[in-house]
Amino acid sequence: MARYQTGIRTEAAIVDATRALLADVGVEGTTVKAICDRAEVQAGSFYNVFSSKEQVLIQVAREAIQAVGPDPSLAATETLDELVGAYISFVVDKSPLARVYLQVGASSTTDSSVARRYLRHHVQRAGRFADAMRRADPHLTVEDAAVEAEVLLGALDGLAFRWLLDDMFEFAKHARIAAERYG
Amino acid sequence: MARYQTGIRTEAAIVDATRALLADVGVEGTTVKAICDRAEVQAGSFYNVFSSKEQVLIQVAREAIQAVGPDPSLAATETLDELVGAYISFVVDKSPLARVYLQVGASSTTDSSVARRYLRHHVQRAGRFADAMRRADPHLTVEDAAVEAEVLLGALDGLAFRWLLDDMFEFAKHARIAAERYG
DNA sequence: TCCAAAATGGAGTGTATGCTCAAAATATCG
DNA sequence: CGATATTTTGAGCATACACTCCATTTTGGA
Repeated sequence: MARYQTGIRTEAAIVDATRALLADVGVEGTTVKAICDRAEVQAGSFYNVFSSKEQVLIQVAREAIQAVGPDPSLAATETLDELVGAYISFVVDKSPLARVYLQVGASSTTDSSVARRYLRHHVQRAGRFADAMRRADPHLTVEDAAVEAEVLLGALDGLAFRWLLDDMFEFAKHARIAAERYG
Repeated sequence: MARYQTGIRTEAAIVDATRALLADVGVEGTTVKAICDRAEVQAGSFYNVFSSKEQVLIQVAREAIQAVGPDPSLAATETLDELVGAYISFVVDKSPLARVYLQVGASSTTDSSVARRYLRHHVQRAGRFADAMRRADPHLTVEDAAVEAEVLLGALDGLAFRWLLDDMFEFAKHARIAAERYG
């Protein structure tokens, strides 16, 4: 089962191609053939590495969901500003991954396994926002902080979707204002 | 060219089936066969009414985009509360259409014709929000109102996406809290 | 250098999809 | 009712899709 270097490079090329395609043309246009063409690989090689198309899609989606949150080890002390800043830099600096993140979230039907994973991750993230809010204002109740966190995260997600429709939209500027209003 | 009643009923059945399918299983699962099965119609009838699958999809998407905004004739006097209330009742009372609206917005690639229509409509809607904000607070500059409107609309859209992932999410409650900051 | 394991190329398979067509059925109206 | 326009049927077509197979080539440790 010891893998060769060439196989590992091929796997990386396939994942890269899949991520780029998802960002460029969405789930609809991301076919196995398109992935293989972009990765400069034949179908046989694809299925030597991945057992199905769904596996790559899941891997890229997982990667995107992971990347949206800042380092979990900081969770106990991070400020709201840092959390918002992390989201902004996710969108600005890793836009392909951000596009995948948003498309996956929206295209998943309510009860798919991807939707559940997505939701679970969202709830964790909302918890980190709520914690940061309570550190800034200890008078805030747990329940109120939870609601405020959902509203702020909703605003950030919504503004990111807005950016998805229009590259020119100034996401960072609006996100910071949202953080001021809902912080 | 005068159409028969049966044909008109068939068209309505196809549109209804398409809307329901988009809400239930997303764009991916909405095939011509699935639409025909649900509408209890054969493929030939489908293509007697619509020239392609894309045409129904566009028609339903257009219907959803139209339905999200309240009556345009009120635009000159409506309040922010009324605009927010209209969005809430759109999501709560017309959830299939709301699901379609959100999925279409997210799944459209940046440069498709659907994305352009969607964006154009969003900009109009943001304009109505901004106008209502300036009526409530005449000191607000046009530029500031535009930014504030984008932030509020972003929050509402983001919260609607949250609801898309999880039926149990209390959209109305969170939406009203998001709007309070601008009361 | 040799060799077994791993990776690759690429033709090929089955299936689902969007769509067509001509004949048959049905609606509308004088 | 008869004539004409519209709609329906359902088999069937071409294509694109995800995926398989296996002979061939490449890899990397002994």
